[in-house]
Amino acid sequence: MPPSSTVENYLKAIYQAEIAHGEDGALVPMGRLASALHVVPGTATTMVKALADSGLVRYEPYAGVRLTPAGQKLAALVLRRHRLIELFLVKVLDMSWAEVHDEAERLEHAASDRLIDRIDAMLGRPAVDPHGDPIPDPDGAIARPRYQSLLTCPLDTPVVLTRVTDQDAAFLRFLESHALTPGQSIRVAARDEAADHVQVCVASDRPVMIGMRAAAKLLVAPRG
Amino acid sequence: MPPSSTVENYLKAIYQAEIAHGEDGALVPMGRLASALHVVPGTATTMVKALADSGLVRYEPYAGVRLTPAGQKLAALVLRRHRLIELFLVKVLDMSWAEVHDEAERLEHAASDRLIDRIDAMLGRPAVDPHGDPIPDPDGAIARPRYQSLLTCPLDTPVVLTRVTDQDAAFLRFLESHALTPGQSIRVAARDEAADHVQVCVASDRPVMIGMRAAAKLLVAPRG
DNA sequence: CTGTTATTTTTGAATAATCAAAATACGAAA
DNA sequence: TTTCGTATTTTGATTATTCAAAAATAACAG
Repeated sequence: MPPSSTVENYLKAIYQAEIAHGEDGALVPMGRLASALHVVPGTATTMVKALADSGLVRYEPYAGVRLTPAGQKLAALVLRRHRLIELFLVKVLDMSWAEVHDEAERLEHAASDRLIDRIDAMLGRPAVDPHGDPIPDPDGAIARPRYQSLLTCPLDTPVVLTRVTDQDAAFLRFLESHALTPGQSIRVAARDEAADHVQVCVASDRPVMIGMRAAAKLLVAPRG
Repeated sequence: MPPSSTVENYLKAIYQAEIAHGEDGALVPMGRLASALHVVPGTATTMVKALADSGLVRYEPYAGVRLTPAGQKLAALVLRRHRLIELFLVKVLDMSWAEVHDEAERLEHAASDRLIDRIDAMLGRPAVDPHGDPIPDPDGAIARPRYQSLLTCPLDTPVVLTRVTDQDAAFLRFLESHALTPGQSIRVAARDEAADHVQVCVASDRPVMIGMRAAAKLLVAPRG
């Protein structure tokens, strides 16, 4: 039987937590997993033990979970479905950047491989979704370029906004209203540690002020 | 909380059983409902009692179920999602007539009203899906034209194949291979009760023989 | 080392949906 | 009627997922 939506969501959350919190091969603590999934910690423990029995994760009591290769592949395929669906909704159905995440969150569990392939073909086998997140290939392989963020990139140097690692609709709407969308050419004019903000110049408009927490979510690549 | 996929499927099955088996206002017997949903009869009984408690159906022990107005509306909206998705998959994603049913069967529970409206708009607010089934409007109102079938229409008179009331993939592929798709102009050349078949002429090809059970599923309208 | 705190696990229970099989009711034939 | 066969309902269990709260453990400060 195919994995349930719940299983897919656990795998996806573990996958994303593994990546988000650097340290390659680090265990994801139960507390973090539980809050990512909006369940109480005991629920996550129970579920993770079941996933371990299915060979999808390795579970170390009191330490955390890590995906097995099988779990990684499944998780990547969920992400593939999610990201292709998001891009499809934006490109073909003209939905907004900000609203497609929740929609994809549900559709990713219902779309067949055939449908996903049709979408992939229609979009021209794209490499990234509307947020700049890389789309895994049908085998679950995923590119993992490490970009700099607005917090670490050089000052006063033109860079390309490449990826936004937060799906919150309000945040995305804010970015959009300042033309801070992937592909945009920008420049960090100043950083003020004390004031906890970063000054970003978009095109020739007056600079936008962004808090450092938010700035860390905007990833950039050197200007091509 | 929104109705679960299971609830939506029960309502849809009851709705379709009510229509399929004529007799306006007739009760759907538990056995029929159970087999339509591939569950054992006891399961249907249990579930239907729960639906009755939610006010979605009227349940009469040992007699059957009937949708309440609330249940009818919900069922029609599920059908609306299903049919718009089917048409979308065929028209926009170029999927085949035969394969979209199963896909829509899953997507219908995951698509939001916003998405459905986008699809509806992109398709130009269509009235029928690829099988000729009418698409309910956003309030759940549905047109219910009563067509004749290949079993009842006049002989040797050109008619338009308008609706196919069976979603079986193999059956649909058969029809397609003989150009028996909605919109096609056809003519019943002969019926043979004893041989249990109907002779259908499509365009100028040689006639196609169809069993009466199958013929009853092909609905036609007078040639416009 | 020895508490104290924060995290994690366990336990007990609930809900939704299902099945198998026993019990019951209905309607039709005798 | 009485009885029989079929349809329906009941009963008792099971699986997946969840929560609340109690118990256990790890980690860290003193």
